[in-house]
Amino acid sequence: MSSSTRSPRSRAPRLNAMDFASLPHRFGDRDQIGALRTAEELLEPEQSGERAWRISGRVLGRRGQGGVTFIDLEDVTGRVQLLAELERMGEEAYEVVRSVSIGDLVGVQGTAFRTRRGELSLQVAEWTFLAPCRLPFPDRHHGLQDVEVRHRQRYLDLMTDAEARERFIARARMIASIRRSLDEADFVEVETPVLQPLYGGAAARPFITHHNTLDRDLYLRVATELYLKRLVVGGLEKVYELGKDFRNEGVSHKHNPEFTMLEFYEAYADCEDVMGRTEQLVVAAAQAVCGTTKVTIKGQEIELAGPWPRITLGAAIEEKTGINPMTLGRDPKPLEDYLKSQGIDTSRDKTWAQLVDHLLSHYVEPTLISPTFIIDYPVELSPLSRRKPGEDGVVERFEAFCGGMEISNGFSELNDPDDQRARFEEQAEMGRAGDDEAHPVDEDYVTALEYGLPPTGGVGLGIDRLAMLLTGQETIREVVLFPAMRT
RNA sequence: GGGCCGUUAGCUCAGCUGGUAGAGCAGGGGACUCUUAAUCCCAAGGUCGAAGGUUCGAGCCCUUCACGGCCCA
Repeated sequence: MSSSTRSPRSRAPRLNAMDFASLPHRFGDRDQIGALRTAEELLEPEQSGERAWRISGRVLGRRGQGGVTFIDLEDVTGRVQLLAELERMGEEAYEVVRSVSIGDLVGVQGTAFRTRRGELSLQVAEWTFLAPCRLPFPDRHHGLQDVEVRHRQRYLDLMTDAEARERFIARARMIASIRRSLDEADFVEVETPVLQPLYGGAAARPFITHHNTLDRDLYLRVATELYLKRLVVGGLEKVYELGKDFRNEGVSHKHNPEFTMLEFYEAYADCEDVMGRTEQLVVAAAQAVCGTTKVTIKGQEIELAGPWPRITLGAAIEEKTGINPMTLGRDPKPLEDYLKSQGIDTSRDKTWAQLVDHLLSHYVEPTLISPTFIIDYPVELSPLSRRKPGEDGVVERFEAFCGGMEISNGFSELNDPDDQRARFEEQAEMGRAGDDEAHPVDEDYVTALEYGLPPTGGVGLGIDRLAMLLTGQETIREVVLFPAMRT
């Protein structure tokens, strides 16, 4: 990385001599700049407001004109110009204000005033220096262009780019909306272990860590699924968890090794029910963040309001490749031949299921820009899903795709302990065949099923990816505050 | 993991065919009583990502490495 802030050149002597202990510890009774702007909007040029305002924030601009100095002050709600006048303040106070540096944090009291040129301003009556900015500030006009610095020193990005701030505030509103939707539907929010003796609930490689006192390795969870369903067995009936999962895999525009996932489980419901609830959650979140259900992704305006079209996995792959893997038995040969004929490396696809997954992610996923449910997955790809009656080898499962990404995955939960044990064994076999994302056997989970899991529907929803959709971003790093970087 | 591109002042960027480093902004000093990227004057600011190599001479050419970006897997 560039040695951006490593060798600060000294700034004004006043800053080097500054005694932090003498600076105020608080600046109370603050007004928000946004509120000031709204309340004083109707002021005419050269007219003063009635009330005193008390605002604070960061200095982002300064224009001097002899006996008048203009300063741009910004807080999280907005920006306003400060007007300091030698004639009104006296020389001593005026010089203090005039010596402020870009980046400094200050508190100001005064009345609103609209300048001759029509700019709403705060006429400075009292000035409190709160904290210095000791390092040179990023370029005011171009902003911070270096993507690496924006991510490693996100505070600089947030300081200089109001859009970046708004994006993360939008993400927070989205998450609040999701919680509100589930809470209003009588779901219980729970917290399950991040450190797990055995990982499960998703096809993924885990991070491994070590507990010193217990002297044993533990896994960081790849999903919350198996714990949440244990809670449904316990009678909590409708549960959800919103938190970080960890997958020891590559980093890309849609993958961060730690990411935020929502999972919810609803007893006495099935795949159909949770598909509907997924649509509703997304629509409510879009309304909360954007005020509309139309968003623009990759230059296309898309409609998020349901019902989302549904297409079976076999038909979706057939539409793009001419091959329907679900009608060819479980023969990997035609799938492998097709991929190879297209010049695609299949050396890491050890099993029929991996080949199907490869076809889906390569030919289907990138084309699904508007929200779409892919349904009717093969049982080999779905070790925790309930079988679909009347269709051999197929389960009641969906994945929702949008913006060319998987955003959600849900199903009718498998509650037959014997079948579950057999699926785990089959996964173990696939693991031995070279699938390093295969599930490990979780006997304790099977035991929970032996006590009786009601018919249940459940869903995982990728929060970062939904945030990408609702904020119009094409990389996950722009919706994660501190994305994974090489150190 | 592979391919391509990038890394020069605190920030944003120039830098020709190889001849020893430039601007704007920020920061420092000064002028200026309604500015909006204010303007004007002065001074200061560099291990050119790192290490090797070629050369009389390397920011520039070659090799390796680090970090980042984009694409592919």
